[in-house]
Amino acid sequence: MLRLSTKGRYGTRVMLELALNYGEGHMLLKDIAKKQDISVGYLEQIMPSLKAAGFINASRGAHGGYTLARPPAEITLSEVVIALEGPISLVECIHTPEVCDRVDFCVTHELWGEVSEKIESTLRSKSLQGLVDKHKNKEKSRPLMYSI
Amino acid sequence: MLRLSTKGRYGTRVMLELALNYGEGHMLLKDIAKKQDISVGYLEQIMPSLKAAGFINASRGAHGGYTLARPPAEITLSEVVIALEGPISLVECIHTPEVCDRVDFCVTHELWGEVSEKIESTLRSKSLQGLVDKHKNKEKSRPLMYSI
DNA sequence: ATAATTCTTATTAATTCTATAAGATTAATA
DNA sequence: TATTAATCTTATAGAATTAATAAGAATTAT
Repeated sequence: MLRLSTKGRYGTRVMLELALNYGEGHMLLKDIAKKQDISVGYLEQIMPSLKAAGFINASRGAHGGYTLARPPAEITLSEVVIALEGPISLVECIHTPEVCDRVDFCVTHELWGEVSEKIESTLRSKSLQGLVDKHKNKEKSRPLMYSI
Repeated sequence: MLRLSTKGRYGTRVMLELALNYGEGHMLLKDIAKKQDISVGYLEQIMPSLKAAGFINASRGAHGGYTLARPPAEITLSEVVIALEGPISLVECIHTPEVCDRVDFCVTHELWGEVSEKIESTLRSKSLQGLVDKHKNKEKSRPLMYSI
């Protein structure tokens, strides 16, 4: 059905939350989970992918937590999605051509490859900072929501 | 994992096969299945979607079979994918915003919406005839394969 | 030591995907 | 009209994936 999994969705939201907090110290997973309304336990399973990709620093123990390892402007959303979901390919045969005999003469193989590349380039043109900016703009434009 | 399902993949290949045969009468599902190396039984489950979308004409009974209902140049690949896989949306909240409370202020919602639209516009810019042309070019450039 | 936190692993329930199978329906033709 | 060839419909089931919970291990500040 061409859907992003929760890993990709939740993980991106974690990255956004950390980016919003960039430069302001550690953030607890508990707080990230609360802000984004996701269970802590489930996020615990997602964090290793973000850490392995070098996006976040974790410190364990009391007063621990997570910080973004790089400035949000230097993290593209294609990197984030790939770290969470693996290589962007609408069909397996793009990154693993040996799964299908037809690859050499199959024009749909090419087609899905082109679309996959388009998805990746679209995400590559957007940075985490872009998300942060949009988020802050949104907040600005609905300041009364909180005071009702 | 952001993968197209077999329904989308196989269905597109069925459309390609019918497009290659366009103007030359009926094609049996059995033959489509053989050419594309897909089980007939499974294709039988996919054909109704193509028929419901008005892409194909089916005639039942002896001497029956399928034909393309419109010229391949007039069928875009976004139409085909949507007929097979449903609306192109990387996340459910795009076409069904009520599944998530956060839609109004969630910037990842916007992000996935933009990427989904990019996928759709990429597919909209390609026609079934384009696939046919590429297929024929490929065949031309490897004529010796068959004579070995 | 204790408390607070991340890290690791196992388990499970639900869902979706893929495929097979069996028979119903339709239409051409001998 | 009987037969054959084809699409159409529905049920079933196995496999894979997804999503989530849970429990405890490891680490670190105080």
